[in-house]
Amino acid sequence: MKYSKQREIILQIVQNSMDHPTADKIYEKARMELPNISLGTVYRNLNQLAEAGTIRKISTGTSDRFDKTLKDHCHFHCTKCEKIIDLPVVYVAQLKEDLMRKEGHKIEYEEILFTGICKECLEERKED
Amino acid sequence: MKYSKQREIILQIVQNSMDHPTADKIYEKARMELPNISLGTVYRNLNQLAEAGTIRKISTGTSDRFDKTLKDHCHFHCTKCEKIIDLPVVYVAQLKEDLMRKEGHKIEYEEILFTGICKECLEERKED
DNA sequence: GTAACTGCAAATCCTTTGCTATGGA
DNA sequence: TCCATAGCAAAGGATTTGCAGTTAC
Repeated sequence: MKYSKQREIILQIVQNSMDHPTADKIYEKARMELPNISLGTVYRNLNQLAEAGTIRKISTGTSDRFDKTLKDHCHFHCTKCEKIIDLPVVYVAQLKEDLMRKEGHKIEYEEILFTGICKECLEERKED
Repeated sequence: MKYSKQREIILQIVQNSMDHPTADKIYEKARMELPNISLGTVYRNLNQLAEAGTIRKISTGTSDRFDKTLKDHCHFHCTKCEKIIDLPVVYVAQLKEDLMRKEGHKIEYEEILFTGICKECLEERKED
């Protein structure tokens, strides 16, 4: 892969994001550094980086999100505040183990997404 | 919800499918019974049925799939033969339990998708 | 020099929506 | 009758692609 300033910035944005941004959010941020960057370039680079395994695509059903971490594949999506929380990897280890040992499949990729109301929103709701 | 022949057939198709079809595949099948049915109607009904909890939408990242079972939320997607296998619910129970008890979130929906090579494809590969 | 890259815009794909007509309760 | 639903077609949104110019190596 040949170097490009655009790809470097896109990668930086994903790596510095805590909030699993959409392609569009990444585009917005990238334009602050490179005002002429195009949305097509953002998509092309996100796909390249995801294919290379440097970043990761998460499908929530409503939109695609991008994630820096390759190790945290367990997410919780709060439908109230719309945030996506990384969940401890340790919780998923046993599940994965069972699927490989007991079912005999080879797992190359896991996408675990729980949806509901996060702890913080639940606490706010109590105050209502 | 008012009865309609279209919805009945769409529901039947999803319930009789073992392969978690896309909206388009469901449309194709529905046209065999009702040649004039429109794709819009298929989408509308699939969304209604999913919202009502009768069927379920699964996002694989490449496309949305529909699923009849409300209890089996754990899927394995084989990238070789492209099939989606339901996985035993029991495996996910502990994971869910941990997330609710230890993290304090309220889980309303879970989407668990493992991707890789299924047992059958692994066995075929050995014979190559 | 050349292959990979960019920006731009058009194309594509999937899904939703607006409209008028129809059909179930 | 009346409201939900249908079919059709157009709109919508997200993503991809074609092209001509540019840049890294």
